[in-house]
Amino acid sequence: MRTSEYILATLKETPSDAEIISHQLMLRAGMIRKLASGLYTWLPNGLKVLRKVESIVREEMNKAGAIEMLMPIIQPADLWQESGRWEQFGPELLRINDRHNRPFALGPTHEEVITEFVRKEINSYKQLPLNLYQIQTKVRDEVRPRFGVMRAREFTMKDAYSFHLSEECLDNTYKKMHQAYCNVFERLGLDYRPVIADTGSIGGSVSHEFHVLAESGEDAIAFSSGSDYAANIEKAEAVAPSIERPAPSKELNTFDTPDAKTIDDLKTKHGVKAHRSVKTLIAYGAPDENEKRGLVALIVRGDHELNELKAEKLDLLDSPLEFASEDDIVKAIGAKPGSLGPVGLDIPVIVDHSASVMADFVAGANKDGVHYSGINFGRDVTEFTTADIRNVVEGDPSPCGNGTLSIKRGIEVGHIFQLGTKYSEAMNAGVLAETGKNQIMTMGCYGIGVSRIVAAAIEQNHDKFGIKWPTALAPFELAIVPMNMHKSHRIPEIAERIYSELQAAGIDVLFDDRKERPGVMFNDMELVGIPHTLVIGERNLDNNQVEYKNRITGDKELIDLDEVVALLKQKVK
RNA sequence: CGGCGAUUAGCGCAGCUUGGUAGCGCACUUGGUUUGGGUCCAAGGGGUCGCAGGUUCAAAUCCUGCAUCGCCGACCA
Repeated sequence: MRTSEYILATLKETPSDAEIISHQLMLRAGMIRKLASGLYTWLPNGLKVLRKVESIVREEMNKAGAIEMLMPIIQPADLWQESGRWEQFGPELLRINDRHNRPFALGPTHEEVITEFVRKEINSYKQLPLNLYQIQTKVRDEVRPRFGVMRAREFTMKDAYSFHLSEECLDNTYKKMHQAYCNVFERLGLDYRPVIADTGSIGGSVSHEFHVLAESGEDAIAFSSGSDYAANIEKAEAVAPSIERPAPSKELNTFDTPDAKTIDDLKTKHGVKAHRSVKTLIAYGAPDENEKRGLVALIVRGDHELNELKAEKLDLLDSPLEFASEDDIVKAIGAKPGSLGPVGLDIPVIVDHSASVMADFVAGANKDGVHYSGINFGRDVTEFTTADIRNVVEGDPSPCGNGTLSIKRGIEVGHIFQLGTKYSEAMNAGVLAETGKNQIMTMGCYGIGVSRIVAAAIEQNHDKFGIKWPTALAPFELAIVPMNMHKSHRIPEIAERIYSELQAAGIDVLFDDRKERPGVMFNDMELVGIPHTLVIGERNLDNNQVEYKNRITGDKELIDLDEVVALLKQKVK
């Protein structure tokens, strides 16, 4: 490709609405342009990279025994009603009506459509197991699109669905797909980790996420120092302390705290250490038979954070978790948030394991502007249950039993689930088993965020000049940069010759034939992130040489003209 | 969904306080100059100042509403 016939579309300045580095560089390197919030046009530079990710994913899926197909983006609402997700999915499901006013959804994922297809098409256990996938545009009306294509409203996803007769068979395919995912991220040259994950709105039992490690990641992941254990923080178990609760040594006393509404206020204004106090959070309980919701108190140590996911899974609490309004709190307890505590509450109290072993601690007195000190469980608070309801923190013991946890940030680029029969049951997808009886199929599903990988790869591979593509992803393999070609006879001649020879050798070359100054060309090629560059200039041609530069290592070397093609074929490989 | 902020040329921004015929840099066009790391000079093209209403002799500027975009929060105890 010649730049004069291409649309390089590089920008000198960073558009002001781009926050993270990958978003900035994707705009500057001419990969994407924003159409509206969370909606992006892919320009040639971006699309070439996207296609490379796709083809690696496709190859590994095929190798793992999955079969490619393609399903519609527009899906009839009745399928979603059948699975129960028309209501459950919420406003993220973008809904439209057709001209006959019939309701449809724009597919955020395809469990319903694939299950509908398989239940009609597959009749016998002899046709199982089956693993089907597609690479396709997904639509999710995100609450808050951000970070460019990282969290977009329209994005490219590879989604696979497997169908089985037994759990063992599902587990077998699940393991194969787990390995295929590892292969994909290895080949992409990314620093990634598989982690234990929650199943979220997709449902199912066993689940792993694949995270690319990066500071800008939206998820926190807990790693064990003593084993392979890694889990999304929302799923990482906080191990209950093995120590006994110390006996009370202080009397229960009140003190005035009109100025203290937060744990931080208690610390700075009253000298109470965070880990010597508790937070009391009030949420709505599960609805009773009359659909009425009471309140439930959740107690965690002052320096800990509530894990909403763990909390909402408790039977006492409503799901999804919803914090009580200030009005409801005042009505039921008689004090405002900021002065709440576990003493004398007549609503159910759930205490986190770590908080439950505290003695002589501080909390609100359920009277505005007053706190208690010297609170002790058993003596001052008698009715309560304990549970794991907090986020793990750095240094907690690992649930695997070995080592301690450390916490890093990650970008979720893949997620695999053992769904079981959630969809096949709801949609009555069965086959005739060997027994001659109908049997509901067991399902797995497997997603990779193809467009998100592009951004995640940039987060991990850049410097102050621009993107440093791993060879597997670069939009071009090699750039030819001639110095002041228009001033010379032999430079265009040699550049053209090398260009066509490299193309004939199967190398994807960008030939910068613009009438630009050298600095402009160098900067553009580095910004776009082309891994190999050939600089052709009068200076070295006098010795029948051209200069080779490597974007990743920064190495430069002079190459004899008659060795150029052979040497570059080697380097690009 | 809540809070904050922004919206002026393709991009980055100034002008708004104190109302008076819209500017800078980059990019673009033309000519010249320069040429191994974003040359320099000159001339030019490009804007219903997000939209709607109001105040005023006069609105980018003041007021009201709306829209779009972004950030933060959704852990508040």
